[in-house]
Amino acid sequence: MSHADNRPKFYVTTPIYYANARPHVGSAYTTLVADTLARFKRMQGYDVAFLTGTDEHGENIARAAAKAGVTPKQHVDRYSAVFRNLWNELGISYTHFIRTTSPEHLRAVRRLLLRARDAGYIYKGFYQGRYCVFDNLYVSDSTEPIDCPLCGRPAEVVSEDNYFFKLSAFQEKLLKLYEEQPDFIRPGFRRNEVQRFVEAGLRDISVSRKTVKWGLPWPDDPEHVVYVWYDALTSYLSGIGYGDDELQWEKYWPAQLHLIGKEIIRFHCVYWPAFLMAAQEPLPKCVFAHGWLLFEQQKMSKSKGNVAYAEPIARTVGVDALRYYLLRDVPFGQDGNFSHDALLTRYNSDLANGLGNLASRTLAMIGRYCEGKVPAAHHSAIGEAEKSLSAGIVESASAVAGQYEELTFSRGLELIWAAIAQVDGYITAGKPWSLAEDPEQRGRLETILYYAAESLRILVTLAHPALPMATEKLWAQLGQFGSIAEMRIDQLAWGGLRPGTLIGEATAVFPRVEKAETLEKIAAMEQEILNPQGTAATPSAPASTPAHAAQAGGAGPGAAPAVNSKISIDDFAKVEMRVGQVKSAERVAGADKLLKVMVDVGDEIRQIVAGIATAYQPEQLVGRKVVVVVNLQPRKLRGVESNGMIVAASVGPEGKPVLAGFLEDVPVGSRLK
RNA sequence: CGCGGGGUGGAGCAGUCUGGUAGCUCGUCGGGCUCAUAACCCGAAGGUCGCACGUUCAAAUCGUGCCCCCGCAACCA
Repeated sequence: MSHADNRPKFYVTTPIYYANARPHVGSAYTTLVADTLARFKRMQGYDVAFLTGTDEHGENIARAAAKAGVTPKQHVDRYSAVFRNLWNELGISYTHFIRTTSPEHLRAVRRLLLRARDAGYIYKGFYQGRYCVFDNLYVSDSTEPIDCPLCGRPAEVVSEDNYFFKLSAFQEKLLKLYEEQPDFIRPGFRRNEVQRFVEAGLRDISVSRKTVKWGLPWPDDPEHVVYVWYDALTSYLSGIGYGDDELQWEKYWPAQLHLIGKEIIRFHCVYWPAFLMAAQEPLPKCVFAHGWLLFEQQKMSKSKGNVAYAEPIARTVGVDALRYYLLRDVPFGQDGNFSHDALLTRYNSDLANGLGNLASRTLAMIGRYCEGKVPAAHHSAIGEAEKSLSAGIVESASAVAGQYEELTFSRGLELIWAAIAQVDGYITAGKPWSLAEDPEQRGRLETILYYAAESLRILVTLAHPALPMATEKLWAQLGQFGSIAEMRIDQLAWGGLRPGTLIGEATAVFPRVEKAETLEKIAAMEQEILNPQGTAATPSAPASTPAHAAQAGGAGPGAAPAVNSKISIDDFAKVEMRVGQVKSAERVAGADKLLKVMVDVGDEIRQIVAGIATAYQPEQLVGRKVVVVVNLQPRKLRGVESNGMIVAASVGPEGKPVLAGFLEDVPVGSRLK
């Protein structure tokens, strides 16, 4: 808070994470990227505020707490700490951590809300939606029939008085914003997406709830609770003192960058600027939405059993390995594949064989041939090779900074590694180990080693935002004092390494690992996380534990038909299945998966809507014998009535339907038993 | 015509906005070197840049049409 602090400000945020489960690499990804950027900005001389935190309200949390037999407060205290501990373990350099259950957050939300209300953008209205009374869950904001995603039971229509935000009033202003400030939404293709959405028209949104109890009380109307958007998004303000510590708030707001995942674009690019406009507060400069890390081509999710966690990686090959892999292998913005195998390949080839080995060979030679002191370059020995090396390194320095600036981390790292290869080539060509045998060549030898070490110093500095831990160690090994983080990345110049500097002890910062063995270690640790109290043995357990399958319940299409309880023959007899023959079939308008099929089941022709259009053409079904469940309650699908169900196997992860049939001919109408 | 992303040597990806030698990592083959973490360096093989037409002196890149894959949305009784 000194008056001498004229440094430019940079405020970056991650989303606040829902304090309901432990974070997997997906959440760690956003945070690691934000950290890399924060470190880079500090090395450019910025005063950086870096906010992360936890989102701690809502019915899902209340429910999870009840299930665990604790109060919601205890529950969020616990999970908020889990997040904070993980960020600490990963060396995340956040400066602010906001919890939405904190008093300062409440003050900020009140303030933002009241300013919008006073400006006339909040009104009381009538909300109708679908709500599951068993799970206390708002399932949908429309009154269209829908089943609860948790229990599968039909959700009921609820109506209640709610406070609404006049989002519709902001359509033109938002479009103007996107137009005038093209960098407000990045990457560009996301901007198009949001623009289209807004152009299609905006409806006012409900911003309070009566039924939910675990949330912030509505200002002046405690019967209501602030619904998710105002609560969560305002954390970007409350985290730096909005309505609480005005000096700090004025110092850092507006944020330069909100880093988010693509699933929450709408809230950040539409609702959030509208909320701020309504309150007449300045808007953030940029929302950058990155893609997802796909695990085996699918979005990571716990219920699918395809999650990966950060800790096992950090504890086997180090946090820097995880950071490097994510930043280098996934073009930032796009979806990327995540695999432990690829991570270890990167680790060995780029970190161990590349940077680690370059440091190792350079420092070892200085130790052996120069008594551990950085030698001086001899003017007489500086030739073309030296000039082109130093020029190349200096050039990469500014190019790399440019890439960090643009958040194109993969390209920045690619440039650093191209330079590493250049130094390796320079050393190999100069053969210092041969020169060392000839006292006449002393000058050449020392020059080459100086050039290698100085290149290394610069490259290590450039890599620091991405690899904070290892570069700090290498910094010490190069005999440098202080923290490498204090270096100015924008002031790197050739010649900063002082001859005579005593180098430190050279130990491998990225020891090569045996892939198969490390993969096993990681897998074992993953199991331990998924199944903490689990027996140490954990024999070759399949990825998804029964516990998870059970939790998924009837929710997902991927839920395996786990036969956990047996039914009696009487139960089975309740299901009446008959052989039917398809008379006609046609697509249901506006649906890609549905076919309207007329089936002769013996005594009548039934109209059945079946979700098999992805696998069968209507024409090829006509005349075919199928198995039909005939005593099912009728139901409308896409407005078309369906009287029964055609039995099909659900094959593969996508559940591709394959119709049941008979090898011998069977008469229409025969009962299956 | 619901919205969007993608299709580039065996694998995974850059490059496309701002046309002009198709680049990176891994893998394969051959050679060099021995300072270094069995690492490093050099070289080679391997690509009709999804398909077609068009614009242009020139197209992975621009335009039009089509095919295939993947998300979101909505309906797998």
